[in-house]
Parts: sequence; structure tokens; C-alpha cells
Amino acid sequence: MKPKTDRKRQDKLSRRLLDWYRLNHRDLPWRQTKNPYTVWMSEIILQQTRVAQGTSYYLNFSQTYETVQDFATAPLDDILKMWQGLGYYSRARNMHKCAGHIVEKLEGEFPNTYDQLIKLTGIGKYTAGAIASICFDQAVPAIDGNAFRVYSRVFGIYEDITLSSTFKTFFELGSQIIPHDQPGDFNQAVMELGATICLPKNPQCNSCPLEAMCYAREKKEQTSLPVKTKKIKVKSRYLDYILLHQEGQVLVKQREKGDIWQGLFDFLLIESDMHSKSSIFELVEQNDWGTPSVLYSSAEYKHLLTHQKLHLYFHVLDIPKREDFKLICQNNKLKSLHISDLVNLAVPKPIEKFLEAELPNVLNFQSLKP
DNA sequence: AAGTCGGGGGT
DNA sequence: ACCCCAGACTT
Repeated sequence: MKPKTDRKRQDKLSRRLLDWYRLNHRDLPWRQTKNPYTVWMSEIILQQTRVAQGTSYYLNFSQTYETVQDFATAPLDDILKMWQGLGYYSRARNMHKCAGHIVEKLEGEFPNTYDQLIKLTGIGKYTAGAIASICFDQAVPAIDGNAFRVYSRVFGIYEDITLSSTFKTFFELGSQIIPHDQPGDFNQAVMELGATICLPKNPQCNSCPLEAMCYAREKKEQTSLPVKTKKIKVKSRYLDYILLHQEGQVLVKQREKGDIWQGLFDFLLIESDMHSKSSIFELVEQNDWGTPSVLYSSAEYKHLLTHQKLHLYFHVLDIPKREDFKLICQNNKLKSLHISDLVNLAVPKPIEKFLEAELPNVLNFQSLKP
């Protein structure tokens, strides 16, 4: 079925939506300005991230790095540390690369059109539309998860939103209905409606400004829309972390590309399909580390990712011989670090939990938190 | 077109 | 359990 998009209906829809937005929108910090740098920052932080989770990160980043030059100049490891706990760390790496490009190649000037914005690292179809409409009043839609839900329900679109071909349908529909005088407010109104009224489950239709002109409301099809087919498979991984310790120093390793947590720090790692303590002893024997005393073995830490169920164990070993410590570093791409400096490294969430909850007790030092 | 990449909260 | 979140990038 074809969505009704005649001019009168479009005008009524956008007018109701904008009126509702004016009265009901949340007072969020990134809405105070049209500065493309801070809007960009908020949009990246909010990718696949709820406002409630992202807001404190936005405030911290925008106050610490006030300009794109500040951001580009900062060490990536500092950015990653501040990003710690937010997830999808490629966002931070891409932002840093993007900021460098803007400063180095574009004289610090943010691009001001959809076509230019989408060329930047980390800026895709949604974010390009959001920045172009909010900051530069370009009449392009910003199709995110909210927009998929709101549009599909209001217009009765049953195309599978996980298919890339479907994006085109929604983008063209958005292009037709977006008012050219307030494109940024319109896009934000759609998202605000999706986030507060047109919810995935139990939508608050009786409070919706579009109630009288919504296909899903009329046909009682709210639970059927949007159509989404893909299902994800979750793998289990067993991670045995070996914390090698000697006189207040521990060995850490920065994670490389090709796996989760790229750029974050962890420890010597044994991975297998199952948790096996024996492999740890084999590791010790193979490496001639003297006879390390096992100070501690933690209970299991379970950690859920989108595609993976992680089972982590932490084993703290005290290495007796002094020379071996440096040799172990070289052989395993490890770095020696004093325990008091661990707090400065970006670490994955479950490691953060272990470091805060258990390591101070094991090694008998004060909490890592200031 | 499908897979990968985090962490959290709601139901 | 399952779903979704102001998605983008790689294969």
C-alpha cells in the first residue's frame, strides 16, 4: 500500500508535530546551540545509545574539549579513557580521525551540507542528515530507529527495516514531508516522539499529536510495525586473564584491531571454548617464570555484548624473578605499569569492575578510584 | 546483504 | 529472555 503524502496531509502532520515538539520537548544540553562541533559530538555519542546513558559523556566531552581543535589535538588514549563504559569504541576512534581531518584539511571549518558531511569518518546517512538539518537548515531527513518506527506506523509501511533497500523508502518519504522552514526541529520532533510517545512497546497513542492521522493507530497495528526480521546469534567466549605482578608493577596489553575493545587495555589472555585452569599452569611451565605464587583466582564475571556472551576469570600471579618480568613484556607485547597508573587506562567494563572491586584487596593497596 | 562492534535499561 | 537505543563500517 502506498503512503498518503498529499500536500495538505503533510502540512497538517508537520504542523502538529512541530507544535507538539515546541511544548513537550526535553531540555537537553546539546539543544542549546547549533554549533556543528557540539551537535556532531552529541550525535556520535547518541548513536545506538540512550539519552540517559549518553548525557553525562556529552557534558564531560564538550566541557573538556571545547573546540574541534582541542579534540583533534588530544591523545587518542585520552579520548578512549573518557569514552570508557560507553561502548562502540570505534566511534571515539572515528571522531578523533574526523576531527584531525577537519583541523588539518578543512581549516577547522565543519562541512555544511549533507553530501559533504557524509564523506567524513564516522558520519553516516543518519548523522549527516541530523547535522545538516539541525545546524545548517538543510531539508534532509534524519532516519534513525525512532524515525523508522514513527514513519512506519503513521504511514503503514511494512517494508523490513533491516533491509538496506528500505532505507531509501524512508529517506524519500522523509524528504517529501520535511518542512523546509524548520527541518532541524522536524527531525528532532520525530525522534522525540519516537523516544517518548511512539515507543516500541506500549506506545502512548492517546497522548500522541498524530493519533488521528496514524495508520497503525487506526488499524491497531502498533505491535506489527515496524517490520524487523533479523535475529542475532550470540557466541560464548571464555577469557582467562593472567595478571602478572611484581613489586607493585602489573603487565597490561593494548587490544588490537580485529576483535572487540580495540584500543582498550587488558592483560595477558588465554581464550578457549571453556574455562580451564590447567592451561594456566601450562602457560607458567612453558615460560619458565620460576614458580609464581598464585595470589588469587576470581569468580566468574559474566558480560553480555550484542553478539557475544563473555565469561571472564582473573588470575593474579606474583612473579619471583626480576629479570623475567621485562622479558615477559617483550615476548607478549605487554607493558609494565604501576598499579596506581591503571586508573589512567581505558579498560573494558568487566575489567573496570574487577579492578575496582577486587584487585585492591588482592594486592593490598588503596582503591583505584580517587 | 549480512556481520561486527558495547553497554544499559525496559518489559 | 528478548528488544531496542538520535548507526557506521567491513566483508
